[in-house]
Amino acid sequence: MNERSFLNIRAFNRKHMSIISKSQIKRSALVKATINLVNNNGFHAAPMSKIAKTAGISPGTIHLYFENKQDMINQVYIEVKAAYTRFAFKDYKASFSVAEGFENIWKNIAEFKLKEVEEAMFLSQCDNTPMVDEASRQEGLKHLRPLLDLWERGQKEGIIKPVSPYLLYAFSIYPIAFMMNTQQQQHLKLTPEQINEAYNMAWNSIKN
Amino acid sequence: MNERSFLNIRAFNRKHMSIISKSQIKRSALVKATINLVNNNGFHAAPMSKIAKTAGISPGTIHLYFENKQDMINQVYIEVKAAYTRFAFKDYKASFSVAEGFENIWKNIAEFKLKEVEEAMFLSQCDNTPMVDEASRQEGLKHLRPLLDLWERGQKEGIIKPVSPYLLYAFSIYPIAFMMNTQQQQHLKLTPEQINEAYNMAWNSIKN
DNA sequence: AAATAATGAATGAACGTTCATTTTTGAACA
DNA sequence: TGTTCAAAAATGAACGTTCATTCATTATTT
Repeated sequence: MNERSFLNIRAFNRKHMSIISKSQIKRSALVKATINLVNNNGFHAAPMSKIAKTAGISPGTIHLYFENKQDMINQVYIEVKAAYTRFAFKDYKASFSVAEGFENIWKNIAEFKLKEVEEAMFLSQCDNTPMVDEASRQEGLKHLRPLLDLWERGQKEGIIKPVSPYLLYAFSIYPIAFMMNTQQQQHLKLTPEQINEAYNMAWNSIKN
Repeated sequence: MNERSFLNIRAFNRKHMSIISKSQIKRSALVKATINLVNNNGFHAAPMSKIAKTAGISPGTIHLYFENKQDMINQVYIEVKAAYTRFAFKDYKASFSVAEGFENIWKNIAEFKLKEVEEAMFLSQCDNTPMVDEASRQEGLKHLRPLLDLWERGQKEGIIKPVSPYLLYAFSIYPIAFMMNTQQQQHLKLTPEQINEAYNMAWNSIKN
C-alpha cells in the first residue's frame, strides 16, 4: 500500500457506513467550494486557501482528503461527471424504443445542464481545458455507454443516421452545453417550449 | 493620453507602415507562444517566463507590448476571434440565397476549426472559462452579425426554424468545436465525406 | 487516555512585474 | 561609404507577492 492507504480506508468507510460522517460533510463542502470558485474565477484563480476558507476549513485539512490540488480537481471532476451520467440515465429502460430512449436521455441531460448549472459549468470548463488529466477524462467517459448502445441499435434499425457516434453526440448532446452557457450569461431561463424545440432540433439532426 | 500612449503610436505605425517592423515580428511570436502554451498546459500553467522563452524574448520585453498578463490574454483572444470571423465570412456575398449563404459560412467555419486547430482550441478554451474578461468577450462577438442577419432573412422566408439565434448557433455551429476536439484527441482526420455528413446534420437541425 | 482529526503558522518555490543597465537603431553628418 | 550619437528597444537580475504544501501542535472523538 502506498502513502494514500489511510485515504482508501476512509473511502471504504464512506461507502459502507450508512451514517453521514463529519468527514463526509467536510469533504462535500470542499467539493462544493471548489466547483463554485473554479466556476467564478477559473482554475488559476481558485487558490487552496480560498477554497479552504469557503468550505469553512483550515488549509491544511484539504490534504487529509486530497493528495494535492491536481488530485482534488481530478476527483471532483470524476464525481460530478458520474452524477451527471447517473442523472442522464435515470428512468431509462433498455426496453424503450430508440426514439423513446433518446428522448428520455436527452431531456434528462437538458434538465441536468439547465438546472444543476454549477455542476454543468464546472464540467464544461474541465472538458475544454487541460485542467484535469487524461486518465480522469477517460474515467469520466466510461458511463456514457448506454447512449452509445442505443445509437448503435438505432442505426441497425435504420432510424439513426449511420455516422460516427462523435458526430451524433456533437449535434444532439453537445449543443445543450451552449444552451446552458447562454442561459447563464444572458440571465434568462429557457421555457419548456424552447426546450422542446431544442429537442426537436437534436432529433432532426441525428434521425435518418 | 495615458501611460500606454507610446503603445498606441506603435500600433499606429504597425497599421500604416507597409514594412514589417521587428516589433511586429516579436509581437506575433508572443501571440503564437501564448496560444501554444495555453493550449498545452492551460492558462494557469503558462507562466510569462515560459511564454517569453518560447517566443525567444526576454521576460521584461513582454510588458513593452502588453500591459500585463490579463491584457495579453484579452488581446490575443480578440485577435484570434477576429481572424476566425474574417475566415468565416470569406467569399460570402449578401446576394447568396439563405441556403447557399449558410453552407458557405458553415464550411468556412468548419475549415477553420479543423485546420487552424491551434487557434480554434485556444478560442474554445477562452469561451468556456473566465480566462478573458467580459469586455473582450463582447468585442469578440461583434463580427458575427452577418450570420445572424442571414438567419433572420431565412426565418422571414420560412426556410429557417423560427427559434432564438442562440438555438440555431447551438445546433449548427457549436457542434463543430466538438468535432475539432475529438479529431484532435483521437488523432484522426475527418474525411470530406464526414464533413459533408456533418453539414447535413447542421442544416437538418435548423431548416424548417 | 489513546487514537484520530483538524489546525494554521511556517516554508520554499514560482510567479508577474519592475527598472537600472545594455544593446540596437537609424538619421545626420563628414 | 563610414562614423557618430541620441533615442528607442530590449534585457534579465532583483523584488515583493502569492501559492501549495508541510508538520508540530491542539482539539475532538471513541
